Amino acid sequence: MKLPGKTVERLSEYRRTLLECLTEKRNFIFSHDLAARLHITAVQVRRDLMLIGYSSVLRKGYDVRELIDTISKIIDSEESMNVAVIGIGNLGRAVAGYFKGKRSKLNLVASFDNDLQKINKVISGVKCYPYNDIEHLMKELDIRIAILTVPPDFAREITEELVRYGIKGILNFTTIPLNVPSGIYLEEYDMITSIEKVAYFVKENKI
Amino acid sequence: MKLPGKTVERLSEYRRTLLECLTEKRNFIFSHDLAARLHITAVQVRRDLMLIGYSSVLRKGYDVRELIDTISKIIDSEESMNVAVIGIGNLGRAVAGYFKGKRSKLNLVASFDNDLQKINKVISGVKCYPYNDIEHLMKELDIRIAILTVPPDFAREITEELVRYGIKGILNFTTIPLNVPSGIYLEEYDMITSIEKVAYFVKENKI
DNA sequence: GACCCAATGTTAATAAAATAACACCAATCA
DNA sequence: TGATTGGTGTTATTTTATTAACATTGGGTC
Repeated sequence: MKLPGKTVERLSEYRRTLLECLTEKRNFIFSHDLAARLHITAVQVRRDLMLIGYSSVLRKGYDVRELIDTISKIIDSEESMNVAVIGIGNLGRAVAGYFKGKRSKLNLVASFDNDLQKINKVISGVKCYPYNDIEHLMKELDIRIAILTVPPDFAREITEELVRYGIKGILNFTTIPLNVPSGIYLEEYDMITSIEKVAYFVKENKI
Repeated sequence: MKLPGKTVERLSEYRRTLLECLTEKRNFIFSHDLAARLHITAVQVRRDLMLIGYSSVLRKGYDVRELIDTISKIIDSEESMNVAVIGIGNLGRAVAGYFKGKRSKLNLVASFDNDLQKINKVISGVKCYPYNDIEHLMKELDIRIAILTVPPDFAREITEELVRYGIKGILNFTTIPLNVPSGIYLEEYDMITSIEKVAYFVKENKI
């Protein structure tokens, strides 16, 4: 089953919203309630759920627990997947923080940096290793996904290294656009672009 | 002129790439060169430039300096626009760092937090104020754009406050989806979603 | 049990984004 | 000078994403 990227993104959001519902003791939820919490339309929710083949039996809305399980079966891998943060500066620490205390199929197993102050310390819940260790730790720790939060000047060379040692997916938060061989999934996000986009539309609203 | 969101995003990227060209003393660039640096197609570049009404006179490619100016006229506002970072934890500091040393039409003029250790200190190049000061500083410093990097539990109430005191645009980095009145531009980015998306497509590539 | 009703699942229509197709133009060179 | 080439600007097509339309279903009500 090949889902559209946007649907996958929303599934991630659905699941987290549904988990909130559970803590609120809500065991059933209507499509329009779920939609309202995410500020999207009910049609979109139902369409996404159609794509993953989920349908509610009851007319009391969706069974929250069941839907969480269904979504998890789709977007999680069976065995858990290991992740590393490359560059444990402010941004790296922020990202690492998201993993703390969460039990999920994604495990943050290492961070890398070349700052001697950081190496061999546990930072934001994860041990920091020098860049030189990438080669053997990639295999040893079975790292599949790298989150790139290094200074721009390092981005290219460290990516080459990650690729060489068999990384499967990269989430690039640096401002440097990367190029990876096909077969490796690359997702890029550029904060400066987002900020400038907001500024543009603020300006346009004015006029 | 109302440009598509995606085009605006790329214009921001074009400009930064072009600025790099200048430092490399490249004064002219072909659409396919610019495209290659960003890993998109030349057609897309030309189409975007068509939308902003730019055309090269020469057949030596685009005049880098001229194109930078043209893009700037489109995406920058005439007077500079003031920005505040709300919540100066790891993520807030990372975002603040992007503004340091850059001269642009966007000025980071304040950060806000309620940690006594941070208040009245200069952090990542910007002074930190308590949340209580939002009311009067919004006007005093003419803050138009807020970058939201607070812990999730604060997101809703602080947003209400920002809206009440006249914010024009919000870039929301928290995991809480926000709802703002029309007329205020809202851009949301959820890191967890991105990470889970990468994991999904890595898994799918495998199968 | 007959009739609503509210919510669902799905198909159809629309909008947005990316890609392809192509005519044009200035420099180049036989 | 007149074909050729390489790059451009624009229109047309395709693909992707969102929204609308609507028939269907089971549960509640009288």
